[in-house]
Amino acid sequence: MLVLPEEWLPQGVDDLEQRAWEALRETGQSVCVTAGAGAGKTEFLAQKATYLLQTGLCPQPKRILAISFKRDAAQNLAARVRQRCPQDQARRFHSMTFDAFTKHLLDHFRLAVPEAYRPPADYGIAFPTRRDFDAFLQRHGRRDVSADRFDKAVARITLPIEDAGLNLQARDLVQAYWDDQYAMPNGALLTFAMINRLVEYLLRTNPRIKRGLLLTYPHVFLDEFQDTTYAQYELVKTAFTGGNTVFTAVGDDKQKIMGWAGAMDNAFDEFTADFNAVRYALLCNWRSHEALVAIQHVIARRIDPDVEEVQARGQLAVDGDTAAIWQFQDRQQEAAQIARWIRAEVDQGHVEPHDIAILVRMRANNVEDELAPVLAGEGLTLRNLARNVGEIAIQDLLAESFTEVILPLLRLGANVRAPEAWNAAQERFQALACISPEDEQGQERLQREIEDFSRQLRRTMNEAEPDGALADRVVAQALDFARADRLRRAYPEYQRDADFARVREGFRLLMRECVADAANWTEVLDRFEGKGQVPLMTIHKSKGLEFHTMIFFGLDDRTWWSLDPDQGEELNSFFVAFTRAMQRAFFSYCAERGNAFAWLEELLIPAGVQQIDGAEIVPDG
DNA sequence: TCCGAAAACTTTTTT
DNA sequence: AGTTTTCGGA
Repeated sequence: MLVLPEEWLPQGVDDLEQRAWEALRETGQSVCVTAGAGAGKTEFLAQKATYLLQTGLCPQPKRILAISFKRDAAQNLAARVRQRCPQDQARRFHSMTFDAFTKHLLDHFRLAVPEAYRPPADYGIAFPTRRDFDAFLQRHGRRDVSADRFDKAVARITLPIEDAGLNLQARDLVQAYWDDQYAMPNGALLTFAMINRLVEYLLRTNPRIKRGLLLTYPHVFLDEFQDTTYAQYELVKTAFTGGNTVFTAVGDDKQKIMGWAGAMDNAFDEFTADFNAVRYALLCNWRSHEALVAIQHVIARRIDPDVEEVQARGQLAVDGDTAAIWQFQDRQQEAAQIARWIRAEVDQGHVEPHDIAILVRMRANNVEDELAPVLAGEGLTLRNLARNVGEIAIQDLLAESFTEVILPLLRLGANVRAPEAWNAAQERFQALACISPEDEQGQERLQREIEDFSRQLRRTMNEAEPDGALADRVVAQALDFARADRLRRAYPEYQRDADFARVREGFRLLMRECVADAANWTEVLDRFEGKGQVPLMTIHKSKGLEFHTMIFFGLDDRTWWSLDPDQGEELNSFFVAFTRAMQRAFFSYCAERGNAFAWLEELLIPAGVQQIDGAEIVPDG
């Protein structure tokens, strides 16, 4: 059933702000939407997709392509559209990462790649480290070339290499790299940078494939557009210029903190010019309350003097300071007082430990070593999301497909009544066993199997108090039920032994950690997921997240060594950190670690951020 | 193997 | 800018 465009209403939210409505209804021309912190960027894209699908403005069999950078962003967007649209419409919303998009194209049209560059069907994916580049350059006697620069050069090459306009020496080196990757001992290994270049070449030399792409996707969404790299943008241009594709590019230049990794300098300006896009700036901040938004505006204006004032839509829900700089005498006092402050907040029932995030600019592992023991002294657990368990970061492990399959099973073993785990398990295994939603018999059989298994698992879990050895058995039992071979067939990222082993081992190690002194299995699993723990992460990792209270640890000029508020991305980093906070943002600083940097006084203090003696943040008791 | 100097590194995603 | 890793000479 289609809805008339003028009768369509946003779903699942009360209303959209006026600017969002305008940008949503603009479906005949590309739009560039500046969505600042808390503006509801993902929600806007989900609503626009819903609008296009439900009104038939994107009619069957046409599709919408949504490109994100991170998997969780792509999944999150897809899930929101699935919630709002009937299945046949939601299926026409293709939300994926940039790399997934290019790899799909390459795999589908591999035979159309010019022969000299055509990879074999069974190519693997390489994630080269700096060391790999060093080794390559050494092998080819080019230690004068820096790995970093070579990496960037390969990522920006235009194929074929001989026409790329490189000098002879550079051309030979790039050619050698390309040849090496195709002739690896265990078969060709392509990087995503290479896949990007191959697909750009493919589309440039095959107008029919490009035409097919244009016909399939009249609407393309680009999420976090400020982080687009030059190579990615070039691919977008090759793929979609000359057609009638209508783009919706969303992002915020003030949150551009990936320039050092190759993000474009002014993606929005180039995009506006190349695709004749109309610009919109969303003006609401649904995350933070008025006092925080006012301070955010002062920082924002320093980044971009022309920035419009944002309207705060978050409600103030705490007493006392909402933004402050905490000054401490030394590191010891700093750690101790922060720990005591969090303890007091939790005890007073204001927040849960996982509502208070500790953000750092870099070296989260070092800060963990410094803070974790002090927090532990107050009975608090610090969760450093960047820390590795085995060879995988906790944050990545929690987002793995492996975890999404195994964890609900363990929940069912730990707790008979776990409706969420039931749904999750049912959904995951339905996909794993290829049971269609219409196959009622299959569904029932699956449900019985899961019930039987959870009963068995519960028996194992009840054999003894949770401990390391039992945790190993429990995980192994769940994996047995899921069947490792089936799991690896269903998820291509687990094709290689090493990749699967890394995730499985990481899962096992984190379980063993969480088992220590746990009263029961529910507690073990809560810990596994970080419930009741204070999260610690870098600003970069915090992007896109929000927390009731944000404590930025280490506001000093040694941490911010490259800080120059009028250029570069340091101020953007600062802005990103500040805008994570829904209710309160605090910055800690102690003279022992370094001096407070100069613009603190000329920027933050006039903006209304108070300086408070760290000794006074917690009453003596 | 040890020492001091020099260079590298800090912030990250991706099937 | 501070810290860690690598390198070259003994």
